[in-house]
Amino acid sequence: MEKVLVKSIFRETEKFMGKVVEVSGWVRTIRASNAFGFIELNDGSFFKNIQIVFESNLENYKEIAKLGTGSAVRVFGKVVESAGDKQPFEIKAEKVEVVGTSDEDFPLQKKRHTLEYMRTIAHLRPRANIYNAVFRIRSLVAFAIHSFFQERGFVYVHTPIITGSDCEGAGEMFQVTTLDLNNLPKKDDGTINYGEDFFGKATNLTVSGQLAVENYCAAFRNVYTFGPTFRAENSYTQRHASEFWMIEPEIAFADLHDDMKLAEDMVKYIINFVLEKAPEEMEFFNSFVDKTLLERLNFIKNSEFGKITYTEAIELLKKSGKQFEYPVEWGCDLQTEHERYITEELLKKPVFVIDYPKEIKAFYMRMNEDNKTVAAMDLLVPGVGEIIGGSQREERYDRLLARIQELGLKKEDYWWYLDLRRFGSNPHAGYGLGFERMIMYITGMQNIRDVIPFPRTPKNAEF
RNA sequence: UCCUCGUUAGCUCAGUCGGUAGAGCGGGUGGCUGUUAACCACUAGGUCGGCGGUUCAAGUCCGUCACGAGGAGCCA
Repeated sequence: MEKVLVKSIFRETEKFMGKVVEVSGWVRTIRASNAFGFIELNDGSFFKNIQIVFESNLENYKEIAKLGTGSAVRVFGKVVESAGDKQPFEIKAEKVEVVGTSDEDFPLQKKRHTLEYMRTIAHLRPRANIYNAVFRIRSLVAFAIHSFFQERGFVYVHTPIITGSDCEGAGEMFQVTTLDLNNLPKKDDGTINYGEDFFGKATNLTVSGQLAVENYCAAFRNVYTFGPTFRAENSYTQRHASEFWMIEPEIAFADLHDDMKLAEDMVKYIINFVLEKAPEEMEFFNSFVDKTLLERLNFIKNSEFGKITYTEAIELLKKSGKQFEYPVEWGCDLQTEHERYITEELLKKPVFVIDYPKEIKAFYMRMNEDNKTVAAMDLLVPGVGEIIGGSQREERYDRLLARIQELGLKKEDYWWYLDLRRFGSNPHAGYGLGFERMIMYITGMQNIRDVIPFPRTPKNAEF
């Protein structure tokens, strides 16, 4: 008897037709009369369920008919054509072994639940169709990203999770300490003596691997990081989480346009990859989450992303005649409402906005010739907003140092970053892709909490 | 952190003008020879988020706290 995965039966139906097989999985639903019944079984290998027909001649018929949703069973039976029209084939059971029953209070029912409720049962929600699809896509996108960069010779660098530099400047940080919080060692001036802490200094969880990965860029030319990132912001929105994953490529001897080319190629690669590897899941999202999803993704595959400068964006917003809550003026940061208008109404596709005023961007971004703007780029996409933020880095030692001092940062904190500009400095660029935001964009899911297995947000670290 | 809206059965929700609790699904029991969120009958199930106040009377009005959702800011 052959132990087979449901995915194989769906993909190579002819091979199994008429054969007796063994399948095992979890009961999604059971419908039974006193003479026969149907089990919809999901074995985890495939998005779709396989229908099991079982008849009252089985010695444990009553036991099977009473099984609750979620039960684990092993089925031995023949693959046959189905008499019903909702599925092309089914398994006629010769034996159904109950492996693990499911208590009657199994929370997932044969009905629609709200996503909010599902978040309260995060340990069980992957067994629901929508989450099953989301997390298979998540796995595929992660693989697609590695595949994209590895095919192009990029080296995967593991930048540290615990960082000793408190100067990454990308947001509020989570402190990492082994000090006894009820009895903190103090210095003479009353401040905490971090010399006694585990690392002998104050440390935090990383908010970005970029500064670290730039060093490896200067050795391997093209590199990327892909790992968890932590931000201790009190953000209560659909697209912010305290723990999320980020991909940060960095390329040497490259400018902002090379950077954008890479980002665009990567996004298209990921879309192609997912459409090819998970058609059933994508079809499901298109039917139940966002009716325009496939149309949109297919359009993007074959179209060029938009590209406008910050200055042009400001002019377009001013000319739009739209009444924005925040008035538009050159020098102001683009608000969410502005970004949405640009990508969702004006261009209706992904768009790079480049060359932002230096005042609203980070110190390490390369100064343009106008001395007013920096070579930065944000990729905005409809529905999600900013999905990528990147820049060409300031490779000129004097200019970088001047920026650090202008902003009142301490030169000593950046000694190793500055060293890069002393030993073989070269024009280089990179960006950060929000992994979960990419998943949201590809699936149409609207809340970041629904694309992370166990999401961490302020006041929520259950599970 | 700020603004808005929520919290009623296991789940999704209704509950009028303040008068003492309802439905569907799910669970249980029984029926049904091809179901597709199966169907039919019966049945159990409630500290109406917590605390305080107004009132003869509060799920309903007021205050407050907790939690959730949406928006803003921060960003990916």
